[in-house]
Amino acid sequence: MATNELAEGGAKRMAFQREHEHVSPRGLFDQVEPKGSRRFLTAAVVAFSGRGYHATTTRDIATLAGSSPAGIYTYYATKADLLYEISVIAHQYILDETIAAVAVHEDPIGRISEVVRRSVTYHAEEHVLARVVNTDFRALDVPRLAAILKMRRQISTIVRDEVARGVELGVFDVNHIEGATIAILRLLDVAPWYNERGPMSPAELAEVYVALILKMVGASHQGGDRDAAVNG
Amino acid sequence: MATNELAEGGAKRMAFQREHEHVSPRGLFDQVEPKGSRRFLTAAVVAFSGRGYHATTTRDIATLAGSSPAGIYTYYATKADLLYEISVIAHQYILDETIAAVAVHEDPIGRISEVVRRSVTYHAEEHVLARVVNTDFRALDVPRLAAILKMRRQISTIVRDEVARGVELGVFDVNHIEGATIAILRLLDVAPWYNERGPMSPAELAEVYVALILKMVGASHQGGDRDAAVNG
DNA sequence: GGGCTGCAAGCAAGCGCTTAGTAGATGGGG
DNA sequence: CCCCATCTACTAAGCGCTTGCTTGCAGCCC
Repeated sequence: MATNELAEGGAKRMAFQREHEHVSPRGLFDQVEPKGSRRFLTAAVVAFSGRGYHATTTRDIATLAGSSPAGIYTYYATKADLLYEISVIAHQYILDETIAAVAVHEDPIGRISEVVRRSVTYHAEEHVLARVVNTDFRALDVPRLAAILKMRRQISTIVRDEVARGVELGVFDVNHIEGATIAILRLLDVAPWYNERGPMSPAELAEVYVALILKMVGASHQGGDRDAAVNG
Repeated sequence: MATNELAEGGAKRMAFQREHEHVSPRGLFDQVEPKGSRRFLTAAVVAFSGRGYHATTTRDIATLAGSSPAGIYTYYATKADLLYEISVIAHQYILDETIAAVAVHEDPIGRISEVVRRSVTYHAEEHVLARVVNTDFRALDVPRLAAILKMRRQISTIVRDEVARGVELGVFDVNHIEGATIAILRLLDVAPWYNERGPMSPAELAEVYVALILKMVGASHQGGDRDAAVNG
């Protein structure tokens, strides 16, 4: 069986490739060059997401990518390199999204709403990827972990600053800024439980979470329709 | 070095034992019999909590417990057995706590407050243990995973019923019961980030979270002891 | 002195990764 | 237009090591 599979390697590989080509609905890996490495990167995302970094073998990844166990090492020196490249791409993306979100509006309610909307939509749409980068980053070695933690701290800082700003402007009612910030950040990651076959689309879920978090920070949902408070 | 360590096994073991004797501040493993197995159970909690189930070797656990690699197998047939016993004990405890919490009060605000208070306090005090059972339970095989998931579903159901009850009685203001339930459940697990050397005690954190979640479900903070001016 | 408890030693399997080598595309010289 | 050197992408084979777990035996407490 193994011999047959490998004999028709070309067709097999394409079939595998097609399978996890759409791992990232937003195409976060589309720019990765060379194309060969993209194959292993998306295969690694699928494997890590399903069983976790440590439980995933390099052979699992190679099989998903439709190559022999050694194929990985044409593009990546270690299994950890795969995890690191995945982590950097995903964290850079959500950091950019968060930075962009706070630039859309001037008022605190609009800003925090936009941060929540974008982040929840991302975590739901990209839940396969997000499960990897929000769980397995602890497996990285110290210098690489530091680089990822730095990006995570930047996101935390943006959210904390927005909460503080809303409080200063008298728009939010929060007793404990740090507590509220951590609560918000924790809520944004819906990836661990989100199911794309469930009742809520990412966009619907995002609106539910915008409402919940606005109430949590004591910002009243102004007006009958949700866009009234957001459009500036 | 390794030789010396093993030569003075007795004293070393007691030192190790003392180290992770207080892994569980609430003494969740105090009733485990025989005592020998308790040693390995608490050692496994420390090891799993620090590096995760798959990254922890049986030798790590044995070393922490102050025994040879084979020592574990006097009490446990497999590494997974350790994880399973840990998971059952912890889940049974927090399930009992949650059942007890909703029995304290009659009014929805009092009930949900008590659930949040007990759960957050538990997750903060027992953050080493909670980190294991809320992350690594996915590593269990299907039948054991099913047993754990059943207990987790029971907790979810209690919280969902409390949210629904509060809405029915007109005390809570929630647009989406399922969304609010998942949000609450996610907030309760503070273990991944809680640091006992941080500024907040478990009890203080619990009160912050009670306030946040009450606002999230649209229940006003009744009583004037904290901050009567929640509704600005 | 019999039953636990625990250890030293080690096994089979599986791990991440390396090596030597090749099929197939590429492209410049004759 | 063909030949062949070159290069890239890939594989078969397997190395050295670690893993979870087993075995056979020894101390020790009742």
